Amino acid sequence: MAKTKIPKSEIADNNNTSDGKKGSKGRRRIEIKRIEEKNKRHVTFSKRKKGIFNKAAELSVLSGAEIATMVVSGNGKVFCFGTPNYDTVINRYLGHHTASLAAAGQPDHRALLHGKTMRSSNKQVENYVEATRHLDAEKISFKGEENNNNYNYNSDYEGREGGCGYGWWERPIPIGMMSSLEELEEYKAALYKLKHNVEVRTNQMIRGSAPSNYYSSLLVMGD
Amino acid sequence: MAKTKIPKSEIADNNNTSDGKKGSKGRRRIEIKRIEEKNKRHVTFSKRKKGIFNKAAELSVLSGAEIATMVVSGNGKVFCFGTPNYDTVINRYLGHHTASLAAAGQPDHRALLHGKTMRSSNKQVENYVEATRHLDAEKISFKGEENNNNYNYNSDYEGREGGCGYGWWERPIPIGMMSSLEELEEYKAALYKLKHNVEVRTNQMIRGSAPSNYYSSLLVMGD
DNA sequence: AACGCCTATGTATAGGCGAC
DNA sequence: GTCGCCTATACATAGGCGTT
Repeated sequence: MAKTKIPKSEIADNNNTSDGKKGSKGRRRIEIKRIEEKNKRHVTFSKRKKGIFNKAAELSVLSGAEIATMVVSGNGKVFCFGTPNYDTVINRYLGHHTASLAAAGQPDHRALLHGKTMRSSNKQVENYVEATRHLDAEKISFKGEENNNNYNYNSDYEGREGGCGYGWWERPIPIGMMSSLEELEEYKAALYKLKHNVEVRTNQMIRGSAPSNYYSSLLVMGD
Repeated sequence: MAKTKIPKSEIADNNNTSDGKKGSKGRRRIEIKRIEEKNKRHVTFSKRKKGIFNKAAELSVLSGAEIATMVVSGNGKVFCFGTPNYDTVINRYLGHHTASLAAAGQPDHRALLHGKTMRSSNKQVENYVEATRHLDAEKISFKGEENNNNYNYNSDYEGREGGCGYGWWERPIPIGMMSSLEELEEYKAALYKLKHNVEVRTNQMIRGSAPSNYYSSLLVMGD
């Protein structure tokens, strides 16, 4: 009775329960199968990807765990997210392999991991919109920044909405890896989230306070 | 009004609202900051990790995307999950790097990726407890299998609870990578989830039907 | 300590719409 | 066609408890 699956929409009937309600308002149950409608599939992809990244960020902060997530869209776009950064976690994985497998074959791609890892820059956390969750009643939006299609993970970035500046404190994936702006936006959103979480952690509960400059000591690069 | 954060518990007050209610029943809001209580932290870690893996599996099925997730607990345990399998996705990541970075340094760990990838076996989906979500009102449990501490991803496995047999159709991570049973259980749970999703996809809506043998054509190994 | 299970409830998100 | 935003609701999970 608790997990009451099969909520109120039995998945099949759309909105002809003849109850005259709004019909298709509010979340509806969906089957976990490939969404054939391309448009809907993309929307779902974006939404859920963001959700997963957020979850990952939360898990990291809550349990102090490291996490790396990579998503390759059906279109081939690559999205990565990780804490303290993607490469660090991946390397740990490889390290384990080293211990157990020692060596295999395929000389290709060998040190690419490291090459990339070394490339990450250890940016510090700067001032940030203190919201996203606790104060999102204010509907903070990152719209402003996302229109800038000349991202560079190495340079700080000043937001122009919400009255706060933003800045990257790490640079997980080289720009070359990103296929389009979409992924940058998503990735960025996830980082914002994580950044926020880090701040909250560092500054217990400053809800409602004006956003000031916080420096993260949690997310030190594996570099 | 929609995203109404700050639900009803303002995060700080535990359960002394003096309303004489149950007090600490039901989900409570938590701050996204490191959970200091070790026990609670671990519980949260497990729950959320499972949640993320499930989300990842769903995203994969819904959008046809590939996803790889790796979590390293504070204790150093490594948990991996991915579709069609962890390595395949990781390799794609490396492939991109190859294109942009070409080569770097560090001759170590080089082909471990590939060595592992090639090792994956393309197991087919076997009969499976048709539940986990649609029918979990029945409280299907995988307890039986998880007690077997002699896992081998290359061999099929017969469940002894729920009256259905289980089998791995892929072998993402060598046993050596797993630090303990816990992660195997988690990993397994996630695969079950994914497996289920695949089945649902293959067989539109067989909710309530008796679990039969389904073969997944969706998750072909990148091998 | 780790896992399953429960309940109440916070949160993610499907469907729909409008703007870019 | 992409993205943001909205609402209603499905789903995930915090806190508790009992087992193993």
